[in-house]
Amino acid sequence: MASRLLDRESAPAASARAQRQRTLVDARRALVLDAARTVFFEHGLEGTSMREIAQRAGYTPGAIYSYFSSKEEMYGALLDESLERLNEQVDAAAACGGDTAAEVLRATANAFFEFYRENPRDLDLGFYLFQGLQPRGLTLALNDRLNRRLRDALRPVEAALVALGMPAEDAVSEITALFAYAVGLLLLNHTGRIRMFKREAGGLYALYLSRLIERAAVYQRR
Amino acid sequence: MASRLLDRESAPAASARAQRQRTLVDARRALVLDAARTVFFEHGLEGTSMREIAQRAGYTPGAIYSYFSSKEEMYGALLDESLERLNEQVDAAAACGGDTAAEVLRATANAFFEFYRENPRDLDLGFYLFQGLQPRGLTLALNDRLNRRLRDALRPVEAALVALGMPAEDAVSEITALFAYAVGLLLLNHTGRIRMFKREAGGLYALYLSRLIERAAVYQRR
Amino acid sequence: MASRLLDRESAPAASARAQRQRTLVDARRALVLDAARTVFFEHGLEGTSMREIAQRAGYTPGAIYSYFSSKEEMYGALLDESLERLNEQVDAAAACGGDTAAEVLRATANAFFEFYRENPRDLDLGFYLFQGLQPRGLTLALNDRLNRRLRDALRPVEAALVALGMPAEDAVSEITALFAYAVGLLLLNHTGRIRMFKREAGGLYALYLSRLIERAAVYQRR
Amino acid sequence: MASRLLDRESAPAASARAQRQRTLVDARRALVLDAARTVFFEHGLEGTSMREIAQRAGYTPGAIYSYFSSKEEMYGALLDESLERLNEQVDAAAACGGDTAAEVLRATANAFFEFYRENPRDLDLGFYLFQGLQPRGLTLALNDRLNRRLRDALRPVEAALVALGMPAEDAVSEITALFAYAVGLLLLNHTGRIRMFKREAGGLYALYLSRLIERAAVYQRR
DNA sequence: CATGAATGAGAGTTCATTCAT
DNA sequence: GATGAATGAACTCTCATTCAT
Repeated sequence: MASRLLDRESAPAASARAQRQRTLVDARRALVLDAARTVFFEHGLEGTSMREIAQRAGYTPGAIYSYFSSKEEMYGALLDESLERLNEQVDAAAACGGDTAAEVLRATANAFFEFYRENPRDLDLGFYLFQGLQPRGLTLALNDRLNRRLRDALRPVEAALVALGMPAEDAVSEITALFAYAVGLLLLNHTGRIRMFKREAGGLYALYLSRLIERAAVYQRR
Repeated sequence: MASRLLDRESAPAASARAQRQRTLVDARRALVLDAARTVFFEHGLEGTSMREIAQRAGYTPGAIYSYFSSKEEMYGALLDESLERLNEQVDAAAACGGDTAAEVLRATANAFFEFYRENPRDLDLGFYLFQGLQPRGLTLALNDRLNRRLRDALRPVEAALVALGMPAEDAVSEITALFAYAVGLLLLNHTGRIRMFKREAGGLYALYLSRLIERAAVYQRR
Repeated sequence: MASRLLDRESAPAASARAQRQRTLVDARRALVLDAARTVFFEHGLEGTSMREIAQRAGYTPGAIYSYFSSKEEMYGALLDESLERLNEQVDAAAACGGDTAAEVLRATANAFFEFYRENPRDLDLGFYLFQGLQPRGLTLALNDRLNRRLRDALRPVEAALVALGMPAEDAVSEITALFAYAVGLLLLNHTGRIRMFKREAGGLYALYLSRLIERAAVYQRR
Repeated sequence: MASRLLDRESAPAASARAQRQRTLVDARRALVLDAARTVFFEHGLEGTSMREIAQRAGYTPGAIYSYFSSKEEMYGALLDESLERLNEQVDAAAACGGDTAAEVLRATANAFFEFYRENPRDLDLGFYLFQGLQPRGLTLALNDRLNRRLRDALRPVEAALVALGMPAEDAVSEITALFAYAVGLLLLNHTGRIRMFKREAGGLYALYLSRLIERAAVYQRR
């Protein structure tokens, strides 16, 4: 018993310590990830080296590899986090987006669009990720995750369409089209190419949504 | 006499010679560009090195710099040429695309879409170019050229819309939207992300065009 | 009273405690060494990092340095232990190897050979050690220890030769030759090079031993 | 014809140029190889980096890769060259080694032994090469070449044994044994371990050869 | 004694670009 | 104009070792 009492690491203390350790590691990992995002937002994926990320995070190059075992994994974490934010934003819109299905549709579809309009680098992340990254077996899984979470982000819109009376198959077609249109507009907007038409991405998107809701309303009337 | 004929410095001969020289240079520049396109179409932007382009063109690395002062300038030329082909294809569709304005609309809009669907590397060229290429003063001009020629490629579609009775301002809005939608679909298609919806880019595009023509037809009826 | 018994500073208790400490340290040192051997036997000298050894031993990298002041010192300990096992095996063969000197000769010589044939990593340890390990003052002593213990392992063979009537000087020559031959065969065997001759290391070694015994027998007959 | 005469590169001239170029490249390759050998002889395989080789050769790191596409290939070239020298030495001994088969046997076997005794780093090359070299597909071929050329170097000895009347199968066994013995002695010699026996590698080898010749002579007498 | 984050030097390799010939 | 050897800076990643806690 005395020996018991002398145990340096009583079980709960040990777990508390482990907890604290994990929190610390997570915090530092997040710190590195922040640095990575900053550098990447400044220089683009190509121009971002592990060296620079390390430096920005206040580390030496080797230290980064305690947190991410490869450049690829770090991009994966960056992307995951981006997709998490996207889905949060869309889900929030779904939760308090309005009383009618049409309002919810507009709210969630806008949440999707606005997320990428306000954070254009997240768009880069999703679409340029696979440039210049020699896959080490991880890239495929990364791509799957990306697809899955993008699909998830569109699900509330899809549900709203169905709620409006649209058949499931048509709803899928419509969110595919909506996704494509959104991505296209966001790209035009991000690259500044939309300026040559003197039009505004937000306005065009709103118009598209109005027409979509109209199309959905047809089902309801029947 | 022979020596006279061979005289390098007689004025008219010199200019003829300069002419021939210019032609030769242009031809060789085109040859290098062909090689560049071939390599780039095989390996993508990332996987293409100046060394490989030179080799494919039958030159040594240094020789390339007689024709293009940097990798970026070469990409610029590549992009110019790509845009030229795009416009040719669209113009050809405009010339023999059909008798009615609606037919011409469909023909030209499809020409645009098909060009990029069949040559996805041209899509990379136009939309990925500004990742990882440090501007050295050239990029801005390049971007302007890109914008101008993309705009040009949409002009026949715009004209068809106007011919259908659509007001000029509305027509511009519609080609902006069409451009965005096309680019979005092409990107979904190229990255394979469209597969997660089990839809087909071509079908969705055709549907969009039909609705567009419908919208345009409204004006005509009035 | 409990506090008295727990008193850390009473003189006799301190020495008992020091004793216990020493034992503990030795035990843990052995534990680390076991891990090192395991890893090294799995991955070879090149593929073995301090990190991996630490992990396998259930320690963190830094902890290892409480027991071994450098990678080299650890290899030294590993080698010492390897040589201990070698000598044990040979001594065991000497103890119960047979009734006649010839039998003992064969038994001990075989014990030496078999030890390295069955544990080729020990061969690496003994013969590859001085590649890629920068001497830091330790290597010389290490080499001496290696020499001494190898010499020791051959002593029973030497004794058997003398017992067979061979003059001491000749016996030394013979064990030198035997050692060289054994090492050569083991190396050919280990590197697979012996396969190109379609011969077998064990058979050749046995033949050599037979001839050696024959040579030794000559003395006996006189 | 005039144009013919003006041809900058008449066929023979071109080939002469190509010839000179090749010679130059070969010379520089040899220069790099020399540097590699020097560094390697000083620091061992482990301690030899491409950087250091480059520096020693008066190049920047990247330049080396014009001559050897990887570290592995460079080691391959080093090894090839070593084996070439070995075979030259043995063949020379075979050519003018003596009148009787026994003399040729002794001459060629000695040539083999002396080559490695005089150039102990070539021994390292042949036996430590595969330490710390992550195979890129080349290593296997390298090992094959090594085996083949080692085998070649023993062929004259084998032939001499056969000439002495030894059956082919026995001759193969004997050169295998000889090879093993030579390698073992060379290793003992090179590592200085032979000193602990106070014996001399050359003397022991000579003795072994004498006994071998004796064994071969038995066949002749029959 | 043990931790484990961090260092710092170094590994092999790539590549756009330059420049003497 | 063409050569092609060479540069030089960059890349990702590894690892023995240290040291504040």
